[in-house]
Amino acid sequence: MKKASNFKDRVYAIAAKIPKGKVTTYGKLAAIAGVPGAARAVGNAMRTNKDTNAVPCHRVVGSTGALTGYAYGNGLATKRAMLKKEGVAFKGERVDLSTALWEG
DNA sequence: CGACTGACCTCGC
DNA sequence: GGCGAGGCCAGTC
Repeated sequence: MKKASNFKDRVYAIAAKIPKGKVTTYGKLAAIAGVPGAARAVGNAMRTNKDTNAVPCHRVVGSTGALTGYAYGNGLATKRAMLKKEGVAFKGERVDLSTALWEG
């Protein structure tokens, strides 16, 4: 392990810490990882992620709570289904950050 | 090492 | 709140 840069490893660790029924944004995740503004890098780390079981990348959404992408299952459809199943509040096609936002 | 890509964010209208 | 353009960061080829 420890092959990936500290940043990526950090992102995975944080993503794995997200409690069930909660979600966070790429920007927040990047900030918590120690690199505010690296939201795109976070998305990259998630996309390259292969351990969905250990890294619930589906718990990471956009700043507005909109599901941006998912590399597994049926994409956003699966992502949304998983979040709903975990008890995340939804606003139509977007997550209700007012109640399901995890700030760490 | 150089350039392109990507699951974003912020600013302005 | 939605649409369009610019910019930042890390990873991969």
